[in-house]
Amino acid sequence: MDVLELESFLPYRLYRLADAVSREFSRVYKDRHGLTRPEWRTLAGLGQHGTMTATELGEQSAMHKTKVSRAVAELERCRWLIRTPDEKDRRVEHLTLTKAGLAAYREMVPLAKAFERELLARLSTGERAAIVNGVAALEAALGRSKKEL
Amino acid sequence: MDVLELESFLPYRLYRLADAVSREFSRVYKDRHGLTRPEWRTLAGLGQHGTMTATELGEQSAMHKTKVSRAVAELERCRWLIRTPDEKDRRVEHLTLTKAGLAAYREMVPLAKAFERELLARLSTGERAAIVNGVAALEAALGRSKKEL
DNA sequence: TCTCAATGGTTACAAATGAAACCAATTTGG
DNA sequence: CCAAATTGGTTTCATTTGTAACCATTGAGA
Repeated sequence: MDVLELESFLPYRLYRLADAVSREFSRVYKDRHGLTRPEWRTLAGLGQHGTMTATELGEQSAMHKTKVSRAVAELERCRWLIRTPDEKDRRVEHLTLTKAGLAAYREMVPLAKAFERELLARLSTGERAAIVNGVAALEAALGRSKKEL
Repeated sequence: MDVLELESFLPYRLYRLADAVSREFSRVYKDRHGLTRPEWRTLAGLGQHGTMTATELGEQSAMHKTKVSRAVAELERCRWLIRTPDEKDRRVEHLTLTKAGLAAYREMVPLAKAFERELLARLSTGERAAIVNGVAALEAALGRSKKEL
């Protein structure tokens, strides 16, 4: 009989791995500042780029627009970002971190980098290359097939 | 200023990749039979092992016990599995697929395998090895650090 | 110019999820 | 032998999520 071994099935392994890593990493932003993942990504996007619109945020961090909308609303509520309406197109809002938001971002960046570094430190040089290149290759493959639509 | 490039940040990349793959794959079980991911994993576990308890299912497929509980309840409702109480320990129930459940499983296994095959077919030989070995290495690393607790 | 489609973003609603409390049965240790 | 801790599994409740509908604004074509 034809059987599927779940433990070796790539989609499952990938998901479980990402979930475990993400769960561990969430301590950096959740325990420390009570952020959700969408909120953390929003913070990260704005910290990295300075000013972005909600749509750009969604594209950069692969979030559904409702997630972005809610994350932005929450960060605005706790005064970590402000919105400024676009002059030309009144549908658009430009989002920028406040001092407080930027401070939080600056505090988290080293923690994030340390997390990644320590994660990769558990691997050999070859294994590090494998995971990084493997992920890049799959990303590229998915990107390609998306364009074919 | 210290900046984090989200696009290169491994936890983010991993999560986004797994999410994309999982979303695509979900068509196999969602569109076809209206299953949720926990239901699919339950089906896959039972199809693979014949008979399992809810706890075993949770361990094998990395699901929280409430997910298992609900998935099992749903599969039972649509008569894809049956529970048989354990003789020695009356807390335990042994779960087994019915004919209908097994039929659905048999139908999905080739589709799942085809999905994985086609996904990997978009990569070169070296890239395939990289992703598989890289994932295995990270899994092992996480497994190790879990034991150290 | 006027209509209709598209776009930026929010909201309403239903479904999925996680944490914690819970129940029942079992094991442990005194 | 019995109280307390543990275990298998379910349920409740609050939170998160996705889908789809929605509002306002802009763009494109007749």
